[in-house]
Amino acid sequence: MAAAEVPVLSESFTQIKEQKLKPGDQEKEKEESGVQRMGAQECTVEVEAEFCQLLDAGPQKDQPELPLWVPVDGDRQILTLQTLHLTSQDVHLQGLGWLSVPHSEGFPVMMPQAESFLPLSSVLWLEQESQPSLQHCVAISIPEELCPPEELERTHFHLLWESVPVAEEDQELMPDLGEGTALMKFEDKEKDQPLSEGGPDKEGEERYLFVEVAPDNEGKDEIVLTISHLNLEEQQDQPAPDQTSAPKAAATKPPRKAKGKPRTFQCDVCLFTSSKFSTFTRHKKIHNDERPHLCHLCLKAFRTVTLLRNHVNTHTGTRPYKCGDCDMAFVTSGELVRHRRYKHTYEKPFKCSMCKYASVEASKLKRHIRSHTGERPFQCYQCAYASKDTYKLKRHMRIHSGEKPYECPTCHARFTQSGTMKIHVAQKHGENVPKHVCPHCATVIARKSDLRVHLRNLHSHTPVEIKCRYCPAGFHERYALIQHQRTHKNEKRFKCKQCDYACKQERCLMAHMRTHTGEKPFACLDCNKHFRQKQLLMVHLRKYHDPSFVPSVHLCLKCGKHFSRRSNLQRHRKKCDPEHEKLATSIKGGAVQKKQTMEEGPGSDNDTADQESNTVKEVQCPGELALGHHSDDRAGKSESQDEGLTCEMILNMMDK
DNA sequence: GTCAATGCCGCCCTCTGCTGGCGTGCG
DNA sequence: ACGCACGCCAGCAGAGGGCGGCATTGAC
Ligand SMILES: [Zn+2]
Ligand SMILES: [Zn+2]
Ligand SMILES: [Zn+2]
Ligand SMILES: [Zn+2]
Ligand SMILES: [Zn+2]
Repeated sequence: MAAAEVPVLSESFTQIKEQKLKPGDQEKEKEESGVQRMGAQECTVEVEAEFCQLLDAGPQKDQPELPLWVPVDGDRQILTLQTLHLTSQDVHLQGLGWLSVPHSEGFPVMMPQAESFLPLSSVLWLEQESQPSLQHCVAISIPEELCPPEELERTHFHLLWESVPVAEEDQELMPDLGEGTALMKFEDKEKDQPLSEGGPDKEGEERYLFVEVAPDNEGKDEIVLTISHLNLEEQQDQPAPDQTSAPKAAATKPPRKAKGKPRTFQCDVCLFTSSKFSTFTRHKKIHNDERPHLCHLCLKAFRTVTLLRNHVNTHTGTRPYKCGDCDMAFVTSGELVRHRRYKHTYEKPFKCSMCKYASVEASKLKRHIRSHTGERPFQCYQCAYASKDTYKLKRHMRIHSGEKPYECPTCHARFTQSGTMKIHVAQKHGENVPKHVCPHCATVIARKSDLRVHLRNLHSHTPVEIKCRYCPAGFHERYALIQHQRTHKNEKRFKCKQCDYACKQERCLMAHMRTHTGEKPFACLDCNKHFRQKQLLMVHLRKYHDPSFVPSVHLCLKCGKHFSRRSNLQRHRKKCDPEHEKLATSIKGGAVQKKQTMEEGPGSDNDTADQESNTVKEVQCPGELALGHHSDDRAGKSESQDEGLTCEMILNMMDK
């Protein structure tokens, strides 16, 4: 019922009709009409009847969008009649008796046979305002409860002409129809019909208003039946109309106005209805597959020349509709309109009822609505995922196919999504990539989403206070806690109760306590020497019981003196070569030796740990050389004693 | 018949944001 | 040595913008 759904305000409707009644319009329309071109096979007549008074019937409902009864002024109403176009074939086959019109259950359009015509039918003479001399005979049948015959006496009709193209099949049948005979015959028949004769029209069913017209001096007569569907019951479920425009009319003729689904041609295949026969016939073509217009470039077929032309334009790049505000151009006007809404006017006619969202296109609103409803119509056939739109499903399918359409132009890494590659390119190969700085701790994080994670992990408020591991302090933010705990880092929190010794690690205190107890639990099985710490035993074993052991030598390049410990070399260089003293560092042995060094872990003070893990090539000080396995020969008798090493030093040694 | 309006489907893009594996530094 | 924390990173989904193309319909 597409046509019936289109709202038509009564005012505008009236205006349109009145415009058509202007003198001269009819002549003009006739000249341009298919009637003349096609030989008057059929035409359309729309009739507006102005009733001085209409009878009351039915409930009070106004129907401005379906203007069967359109208030004009005072009591006057415009009755819009429907037109029925008869092809010559119809007339021929039906013998001007039964006129079978496509219909459906909901809205039957059936013309009663002439013999069984309505008992109340009347004959009216129509007079055109522009051409008062022309009169047309009208056979009109209206149920008495709607309009008694005496009322019809006061009825005045206006004729509106409309051109209608004649279908090809009608042209072919043209010779079968005697020129003008059918019209006259029918008219005569109607005229001869006694009013009292035979009307099996059932009360409460559809009523029809028949209008038959013999056109003027054109000489090309058409058979025209104009019918009006006046079924009251059918109109009762119409929506409440806007009464403001015609309160008086509504009061005077509530029933008819309330029930005004006036003029419709209904498709027997679908629900389409139209008030115009030409539209109706055009619509009927969508139900057959006839596509006579072929694209010579791709052989695609189209129903109309216009569609073909638009299509060919897509091949040729012809874009007749150019945007006035930018360089874009389009094949169709609709594309241009849409573009302008997106880019220039920002008009968004489709508003979401649940939020502020508005869109240029209806489909976008439809898609948006799914974010409210959660509807996911697009199901992946390989897993449980379902998406809200087709694109997401298509994108999702890449994880099943393994497709990675996007390749980094620099390193040729491949990605499933363009955005992922874009991030990759920016972060890996880009310059001056903006970083994200945490506002709370100044941590610099490459990705915004990772900053969000950072904020969540470190700076979110924790309802439960978190206690410091080392002191009674408590915090509601993890970052504050961590920062606080770091203040304990260099504290020598573990203090010996028997002396002044203090250290950072509990295990060091344990080792220290043995100096008080005299306990030496680690014994060398070869020489029966005992050590307080395990690591000291290990150093001893390497140095004195490992035949492959080669001690590292720290060489002063200035004087040639060598040392087994770097600290001793550094002390020496302070006197021997004070200018380069600060540059002092050490060098380890060759590649093989270095490997051993790494595995065994030379160990040292914290400040030298980094250097000691370096390779031979990483000579940082030109003034010294270290040879052999160990940068530090801590077990060397000549320069140190086991007990001279701090606990931390030894631990570091072992860590390495 | 043409044209504009409208609707619909499709395609592709961007921006956004979350997730979980990974590498690495640190305690 | 080892576990953990955390930034880095790719993967992947959500939401929306914009255009291409075609079909239908009402108006002229
Ligand atoms: Zn083509
Ligand atoms: Zn533009
Ligand atoms: Zn919304
Ligand atoms: Zn899937
Ligand atoms: Zn890359």
